[in-house]
Amino acid sequence: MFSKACEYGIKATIYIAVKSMRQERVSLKEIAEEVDSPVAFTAKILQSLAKSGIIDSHKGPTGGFQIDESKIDTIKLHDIVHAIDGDKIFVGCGLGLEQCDASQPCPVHDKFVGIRDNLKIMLENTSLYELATGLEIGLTHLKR
Amino acid sequence: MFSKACEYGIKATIYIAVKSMRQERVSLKEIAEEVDSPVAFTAKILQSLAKSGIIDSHKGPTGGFQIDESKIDTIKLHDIVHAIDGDKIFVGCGLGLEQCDASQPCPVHDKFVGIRDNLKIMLENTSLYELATGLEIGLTHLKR
DNA sequence: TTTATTTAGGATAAATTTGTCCGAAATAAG
DNA sequence: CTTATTTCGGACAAATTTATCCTAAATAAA
Repeated sequence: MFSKACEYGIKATIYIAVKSMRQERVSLKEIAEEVDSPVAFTAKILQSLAKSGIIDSHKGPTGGFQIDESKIDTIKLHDIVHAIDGDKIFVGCGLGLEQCDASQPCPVHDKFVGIRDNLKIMLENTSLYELATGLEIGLTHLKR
Repeated sequence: MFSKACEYGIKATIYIAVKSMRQERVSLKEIAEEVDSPVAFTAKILQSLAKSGIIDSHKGPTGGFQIDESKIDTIKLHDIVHAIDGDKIFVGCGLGLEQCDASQPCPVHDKFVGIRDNLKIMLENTSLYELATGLEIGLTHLKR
């Protein structure tokens, strides 16, 4: 469903959010460890999340990644996925047709649109805040 | 959502079904043309659909592909997707964790499972028959 | 100012998916 | 039996995704 890049990106963002709620910055190294993702690849993903303004990055000693606390409950899963994978999972025909819409649908159009709308709604309604608190209170986990 | 292989496989199967309802066999060449898919790649996919028993293949002149008419409304979208992509889209954690279930969930577990169940139900309830008739009566299309 | 630390970013490599090519096997028809 | 047609299946190639490596740039602290 999600690309590996997205999986890592989501996990990393949630971890950064938890730390940010404690006013702490985290390094790439720590993130990759805690999230069980390849360091260098994670670096690329964090880079694009930083460019999208979802996370803040800072170089040098005491540097690392952090999320503006005020943003944590504004940021939705949708924003993270969109920053990493673009809109390709939200757009386009289920069977790859160039022209496919309600007036000229492919055989699975309606059913496919239904599922995808569900997904989109879910992503738009899931806040980073709820994901981060779930992790912090030990309800969910990011490894294994 | 679906792999390219799945997209081509679904389109091809629907096309074969329409022809089969008219007691006609179709060649790989015709299928690839009508479905707008790469011939050789489509051949591979039809091969695996044939091995799974979803379509019937026959070599030689007058050969080609056909679907047992009695099966057309038994075959579900789920069977086609499963024959081509296996169960990878139905199984596994949304964030790639090895151990992730209701008792030890990842942060997106519940939401992800919800969406995936929807998808699974849709695939299990969509028959090849309805997809093929939709195409035959001109309600849907397979190209462009 | 020097040094150590950390992210940025380009080049490259490995793995997977997508796609092509071609000879072999089956088979229908002359 | 021979020939033409069609799928089968293996090898190979291209494209994309995943992942690594290394140097540069920023920056905090000694």
